[in-house]
Amino acid sequence: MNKGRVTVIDIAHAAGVSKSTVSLVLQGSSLVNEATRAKVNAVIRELGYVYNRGAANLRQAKSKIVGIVVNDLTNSFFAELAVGVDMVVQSAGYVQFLSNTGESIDRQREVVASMREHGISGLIVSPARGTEAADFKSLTNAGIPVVIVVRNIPGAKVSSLVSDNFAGASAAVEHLAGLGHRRIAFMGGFANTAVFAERLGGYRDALAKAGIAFDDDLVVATAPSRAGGVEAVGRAMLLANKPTAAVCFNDAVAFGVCDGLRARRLEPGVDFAVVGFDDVIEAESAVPALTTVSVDPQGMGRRAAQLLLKQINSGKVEAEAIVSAVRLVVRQSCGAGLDTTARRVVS
Amino acid sequence: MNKGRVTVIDIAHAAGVSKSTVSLVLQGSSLVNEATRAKVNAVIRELGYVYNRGAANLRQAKSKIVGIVVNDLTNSFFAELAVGVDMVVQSAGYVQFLSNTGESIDRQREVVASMREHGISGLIVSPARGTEAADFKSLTNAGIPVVIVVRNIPGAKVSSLVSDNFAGASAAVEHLAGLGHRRIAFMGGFANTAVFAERLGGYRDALAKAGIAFDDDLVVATAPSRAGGVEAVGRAMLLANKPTAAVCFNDAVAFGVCDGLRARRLEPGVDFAVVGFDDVIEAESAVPALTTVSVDPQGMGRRAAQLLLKQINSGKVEAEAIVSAVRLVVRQSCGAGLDTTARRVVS
DNA sequence: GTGATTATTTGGAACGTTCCAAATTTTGTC
DNA sequence: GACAAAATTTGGAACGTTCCAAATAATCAC
Repeated sequence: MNKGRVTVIDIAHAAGVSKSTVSLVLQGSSLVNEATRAKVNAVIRELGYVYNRGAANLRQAKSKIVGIVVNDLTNSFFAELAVGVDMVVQSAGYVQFLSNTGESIDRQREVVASMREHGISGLIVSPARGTEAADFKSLTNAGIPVVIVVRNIPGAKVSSLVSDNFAGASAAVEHLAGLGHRRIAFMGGFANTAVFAERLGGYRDALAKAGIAFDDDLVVATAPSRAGGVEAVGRAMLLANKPTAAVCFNDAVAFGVCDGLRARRLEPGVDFAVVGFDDVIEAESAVPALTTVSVDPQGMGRRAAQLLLKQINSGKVEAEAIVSAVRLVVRQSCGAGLDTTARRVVS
Repeated sequence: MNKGRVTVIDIAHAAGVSKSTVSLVLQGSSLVNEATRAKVNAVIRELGYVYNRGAANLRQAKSKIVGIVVNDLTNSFFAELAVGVDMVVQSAGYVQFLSNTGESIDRQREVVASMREHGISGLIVSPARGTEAADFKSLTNAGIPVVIVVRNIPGAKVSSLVSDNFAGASAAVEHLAGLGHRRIAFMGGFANTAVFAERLGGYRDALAKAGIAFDDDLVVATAPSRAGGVEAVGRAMLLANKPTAAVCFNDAVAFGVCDGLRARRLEPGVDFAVVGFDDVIEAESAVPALTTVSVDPQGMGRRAAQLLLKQINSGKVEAEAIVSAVRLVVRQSCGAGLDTTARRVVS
C-alpha cells in the first residue's frame, strides 16, 4: 500500500517499536526481549517484508555473496564443481554469482570486474587459459580472498586447490602396466597447459618406473572433449606399432576414445584398455563403466568453497596451496573389471 | 591511504569537481563537459575506484542482477541452458545468481527468497518437481518478472518458455515408422511429470497416425538419466515381443540405451534404432551420432534471457507463453544415417 | 523503598550512491 | 557590454540498513 517497498521503519511503526529494535530482531540478536521479538516477527510476516541486503551491505562489510567463474560450464566436470560450490555456499547462507568464460580472458576480466562492483566477498575461479597472476592482484589488494581451482597459475599470490595430476596419471599407467600393457598411449588435452604437463609428467614417470621406453608417437594431443577423443584414437590407430591401452586426459576424451574404438569394431575394456581422468558422474553408469582417476569434482567444489568461506571469515588473506589427493577407481573399461561394485568417492 | 574504499567523494575531491558531477560521468551522461569527463575518468583510473552498485541500487530501482535457478545443473541440458542465459545476460551488463535445487522444493524456496533479498530484477527458473503456481506469487506481486523454462506450471501467471514436446516426440515416431519400424518403445522419464505426459502424448498420436497399435508394455518409465536408459533397455528386452526402435525421453536416456544395447551385443543404429530428445552437445560427436529432437538448450537459454530482459526493461509484467519449435536432427543412431552432415541448429 | 545492576530499547549518524532543484558558467545575439 | 538562452555544475536530501552511545525499564539486594 504505502509507496511500494516495506522497510524496517514500516515494521517498527506497525509493531510499536523503534527501527533499531527491528534491526536487532533481524540479526537474531539475543539482546531483544522474547515477547517483542515475537511481535516483530509476526508483523514482518504480516506485512510481507523482504530484507534489503544491498542497504545492509552499505553499513556492514560482509556481503554474503561469492563469485564463481568457470571456463567451461558445458563440461560436466565444471558443472559438478559448480554444484559442489553451490551446496556449501548455499547452506552457509551465501548466494553465488556464477559466470562462464568460455576460455575468453576478456570475458573473464569483465565478469570479475562486474562481480566486484556488486560486492562479492570472495571469488572461486577456474581460470581461462592465459590468465596471469596479475589479474587477481586488485582483488587481493582489496582484501577479497580468491581461490583458484583446477588450473594453477604460477606466481599468483592466492590460494589454490588443484588435484594431484602427476600422481593420478602415474597411478593409471602403473595399473595398465600391471595388467601387462606395454604400448600405452596418452590421449587428448591441449599440450600447452599446466594440467597437461603435470599429467604427462606422471605418465612418463610411471612408464620409466615400469621399465617401458617413452615413445613420442604415443602422446596424441587433441581438444579435451569427446570429439577430441574420437580424433585421438583415429590418429593412434594409424601408427605402425599401435597402442593397446590409453590413459586419457579426461573422462570426456575417454568417452570419445570408447566411441572411436567401437567405430572400429574394437570393444573398450576387451580389445583395448582405456582409463579416464576426473570421474565424472556418468563414468560409473556408462557401459563399460569407466576406469578413471577420481578427482571428485563435486567434492573439490565443496572443498574450494569451504576454503574460501574460511578465508572470508578469518579475515586474513594468506594464500594456501592445496593439492587434492586422487585415487584410481577401477571399473570395466581397462579390462580388469573384476570388482564391479567399485563406487565413486564422496568425501 | 584514506580508510580503505575509494568513493565518488574521493574522486570528486581529487578531480576538483563535485560528487554530483562524478556521478554524472559514471552514468555516461551527456550533460557533462568533455574536458571534465576526461579528467574525472583519469582520476578514477588513477585511484583505482570501484563502483558500488549496492549503494546505487538503494537509490535507483534497477539492479542489473537476474537470478537463474535450475533443478539439475549436472545434467548437460541445464548446464547448456545456463550458459545460454549467461551469454545474453552478460552482454547486457547484468550478472546472474545461479543456483541448483537438485529437485528440492525447499531449497528452491530458500534460494529464491535469498535472491530476492539481494535484489534481483528478474528470475529465470526451471522449477523443481512439485513447484506450485503460488510459489512465484510474491515475486510477481512485487513487479519482478519471472520466466519459467522447460517445465511449465499450470495456472502460474508468469511467462513460460517450453519446447514443443508433443510435436518433437511425434516427429521422432513418424520418422521411425517411416523407416519401417512397428515395435517402437518409449523409454525413460518419470511418468508423473508434465513433460513426460506431453512427449508420451506426441508418441501415441504419431503411432495412431501411422496405424500402429499402442502397446502399454512398450512404454518403460525410468529415471531420466543415463543409468535410467540402461535400465530401460534391460526391461524392454525381457518382453516376448521385443521393440526394434525406441524414442527416448531425453539424450541422457538415449546414451544409456546405446550403452545397454552394446552390453547385449547389439549395435545402436544397426540392430536397433534409437532417437533421443534435447540435442545435447555430445549428441553430435557421439558414436554413433545421435538422431535426436533438437531443442537447442543454449538457444533456449538465450531466448529465455531475452524474454526476461525485455520484461525487465518494459516494466510491464504481462505473462507470455512461448512454445519453442523443435526439429528432428537425423544422424546415425536411427539407422537412417545417410546424411552425416546434419548439424545442430544454432539460432 | 533505594541504589545498583542488568536487561531492553532507542534516536541519530553513518554507508556510497542518485536524484532534484537551483546555482553557476558559458555561449550567443544584438 | 548587456541580456537571454543554453550548457554545465552543484549542494543537499533521499534510499534502507547497521552501528554507537546513551536512555529507559526491569530486577535485585538490602
